[in-house]
Amino acid sequence: MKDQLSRLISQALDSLVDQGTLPGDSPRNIQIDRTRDPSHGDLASNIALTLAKAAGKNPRELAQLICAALPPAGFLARTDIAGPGFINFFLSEASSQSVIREILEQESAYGSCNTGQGRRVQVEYVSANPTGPLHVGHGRGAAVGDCICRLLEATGWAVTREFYYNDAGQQINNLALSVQARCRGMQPDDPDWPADGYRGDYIHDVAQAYLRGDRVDASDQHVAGSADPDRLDDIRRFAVAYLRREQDLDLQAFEVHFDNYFLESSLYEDGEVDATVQRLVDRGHTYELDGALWLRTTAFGDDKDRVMRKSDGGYTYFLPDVAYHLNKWQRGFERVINEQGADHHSTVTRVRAGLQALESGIPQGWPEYVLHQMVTVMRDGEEVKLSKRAGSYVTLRDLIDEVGRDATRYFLAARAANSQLTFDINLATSQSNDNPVYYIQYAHARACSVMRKLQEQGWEWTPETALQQLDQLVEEHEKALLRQLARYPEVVAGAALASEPHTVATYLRELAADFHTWYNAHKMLVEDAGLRNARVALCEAVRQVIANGLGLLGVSAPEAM
RNA sequence: GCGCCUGUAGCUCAGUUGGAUAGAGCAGUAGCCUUCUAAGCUAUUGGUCGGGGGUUCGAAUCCUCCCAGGCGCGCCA
Repeated sequence: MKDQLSRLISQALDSLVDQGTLPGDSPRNIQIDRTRDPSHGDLASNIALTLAKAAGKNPRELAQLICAALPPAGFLARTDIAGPGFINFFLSEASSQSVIREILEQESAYGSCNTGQGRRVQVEYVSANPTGPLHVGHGRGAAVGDCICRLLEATGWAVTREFYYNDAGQQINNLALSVQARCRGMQPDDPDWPADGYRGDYIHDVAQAYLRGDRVDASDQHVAGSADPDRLDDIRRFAVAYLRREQDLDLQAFEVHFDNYFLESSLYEDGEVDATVQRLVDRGHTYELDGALWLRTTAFGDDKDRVMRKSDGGYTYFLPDVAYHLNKWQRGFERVINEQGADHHSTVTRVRAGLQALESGIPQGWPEYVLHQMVTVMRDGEEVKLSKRAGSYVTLRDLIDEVGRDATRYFLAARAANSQLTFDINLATSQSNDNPVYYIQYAHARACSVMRKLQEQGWEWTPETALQQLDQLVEEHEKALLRQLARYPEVVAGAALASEPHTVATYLRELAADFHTWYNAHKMLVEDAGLRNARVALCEAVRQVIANGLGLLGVSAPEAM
């Protein structure tokens, strides 16, 4: 619709140029917005305001000329000039109503598009190290990352979901030592407890399972405990697999799935870390200082140079990060999006600088980053910090158990990633009008209920017939719904483009509100068959769009509540 | 001290990438169920958009300087 209108305006401008009213070289950025106020029509353009100066006319006068030059179009009922010089476009009723046909025909595909054209994008998210259960922050990353993937798929991208974790570093060593200490019956408060050991109760569970010789099947590995407390390497392997499986269960409960788990250790085993170092040295961007090998990242926008190889010969974490992203590039992903906690934002410049230093043709802004801010969990007006399981933070599983999957996902994805989030457990668990998740789901359930009632009454209803009777939809509430429904594809496209899933949540709230208002104001299952058919069609269209939108958020759309 | 992010109603947050009179939910107040699900609806109270300058037809949005909060600033990850 916007495209069609844009072409019309463009033609009008062409004829004004021919008449000499407009200079031919004037910039032409035709912007068309949905209006906020129905009295301003359906669509509006500020084109007369932006071109007024070039035309040497006042904006309202220019707007008049543009309107006069517009070719006739069936989908427009009329145009209007308002305010300082906006042109307001009123769609014909038939045009507004045609969105219902689109929705009923396209069903779950309504709102999707093919801007990605099957190009490959990789999204890396969660990427928690296997040293404990997933906490709320990981949950936010999981929710946001997963929604971004769904949005990309809906806009025609071929998405690979990847989880990266460190299975070999010092943290993992501390984990192994902690489990070993538990195997030997030690407690975190004992004097001999490992200095940087993990203190949570779950370490005890890992130790017990290891001593029993349990077999662990995680998504990407299978390990059996050897039950011998002296074999630290066995303990390490077992603990990693055990906690990976725990995280798998957390993610399963959250309905978040990955295509690929990438192990940091594989970068060493396959020689990719060494190869990366060598390449950076060959490119001449490194130097030795104080026995360490440095990369001159300041040449690529960093505020200080970074150590790659420490004076003790070991690599810093920075290097595998670069090697990993080179690996992603070599796998042929045109786009890579990393969803991370904002506490890691300092790696953004560093990784990009490292990739530029490779001189491998990687674009400057590659990869993209979506950073989410901290989550604070509140209950009864107080901050919740302790978890029974982990002892130090609120786990994702705690939250899902208490709040439920749908509400947890909704609350973690419904806010802009870039702002700090307060997760109110009382609000998320309230089964009342306070809770936006239920509010949206309830709209869907109500719509389903109408369809059930329709059948119970024995009334015939087919889309083919109903679509011929849409001119019955004349109420203001119905027009508002039609406007809202027509907006959905733009919401999806915008959310995907900006990697901002929360805008979908905001939209659904508004759509549900319009639906509830209509539901209360007008009865759908009326005696008049034509009116009834048309209203049921609208009801079904709303139901479909809510289902589609909730699908993008990974929230279920219940048929009854 | 430096860098990134944030600051919008009492609270939690939107604000369509510079547009028209800044919105929603909760909380508060007053109403609506013999009628398709009241997990709903209607009405109403509440704002110097942190503050000062600037850019222009037009600023919550862009620039600059302050103020406040969060997160980073290691030869840790």
